Amino acid sequence: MSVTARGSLAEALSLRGIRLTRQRRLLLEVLDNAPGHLNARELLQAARRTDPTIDRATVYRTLHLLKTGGLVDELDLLHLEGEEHYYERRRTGDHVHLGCPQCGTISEFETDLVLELSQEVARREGFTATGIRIEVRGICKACSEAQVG
Amino acid sequence: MSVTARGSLAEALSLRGIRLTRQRRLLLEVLDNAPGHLNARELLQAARRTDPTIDRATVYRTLHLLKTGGLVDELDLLHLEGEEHYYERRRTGDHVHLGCPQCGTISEFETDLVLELSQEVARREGFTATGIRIEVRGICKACSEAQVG
DNA sequence: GTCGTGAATGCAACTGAGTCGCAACTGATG
DNA sequence: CATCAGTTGCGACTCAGTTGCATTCACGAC
Ligand SMILES: [Mn+2]
Ligand SMILES: [Mn+2]
Ligand SMILES: [Zn+2]
Ligand SMILES: [Zn+2]
Repeated sequence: MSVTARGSLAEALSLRGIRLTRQRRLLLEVLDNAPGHLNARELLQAARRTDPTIDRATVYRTLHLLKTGGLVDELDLLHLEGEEHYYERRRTGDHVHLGCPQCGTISEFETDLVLELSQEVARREGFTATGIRIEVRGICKACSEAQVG
Repeated sequence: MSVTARGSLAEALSLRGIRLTRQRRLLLEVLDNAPGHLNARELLQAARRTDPTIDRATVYRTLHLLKTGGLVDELDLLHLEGEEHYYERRRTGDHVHLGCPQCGTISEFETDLVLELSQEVARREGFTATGIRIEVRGICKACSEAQVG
């Protein structure tokens, strides 16, 4: 489980003089092994199952660090429910999030259009993208079939 | 100033049995005439210059209404600063927001790729998009030119 | 190993965005 | 006008996220 990720993490952080603490390792491990997208509260709860002393403030401080360092992406999944943000490990391939307000499901979608967009932004605007967030709201397949069916 | 918008607003709302109150008209007018993107606090402040009695709760309730009704889009502009959300009147052409953390500037970018994306999502996933939010973080032209100089 | 030091953590108090229940008010309809 | 459901202002509340500070700890130097 995520040994490589842990390796790259140590690299990525220690190079910048950022310490790899027990808590940071734990939080990234939780994010790696999480089935879906976690918000800060859920991340804290999950981490506390391993280390009951870890604090809310540490979670927020670590998330900030990981966001800035490009290791984690922050999403709001269109705030389909609540105002919290959600977090996921940054992967190699960018992806789009599809949210269906009707059933509350979030699904993921990969497409070359994400890359195309960052290229077009660079070409036409001179803007060098470092991160892209695409979130689509709409009616998912299951919901639209259930409605007409 | 936004007479047509007001007309279409009355249509759009009264059809659904939603009353066009003094406060709602005012809030939409402020959004229409705002130079950039406003968060809820700024929207309240601006509205109070015309109607000092308007309340925070009304702003939030109205924003919720307008979001649900598709008249206003909620953005978080990658939370470059703060956790608030920002609001803008929905226009005909979808557009992308480009945010530069270095100088804090938000710019807008129009491209057919937005439409292409919603089509691809429909074709490959059976997902009917009702709204798309694309936010790109990166280094703007001015900042990258200033850096290399 | 152990030591020293600056960085990170836990804690508790705080901030402020957003929500809610309720009494007073008002826009639409006839 | 008169009616009345929908809407507003208000004040109290919730709770995500932040901050200051004393304590602890990661990690490089020895
Ligand atoms: Mn995802
Ligand atoms: Mn957000
Ligand atoms: Zn659905
Ligand atoms: Zn810039």
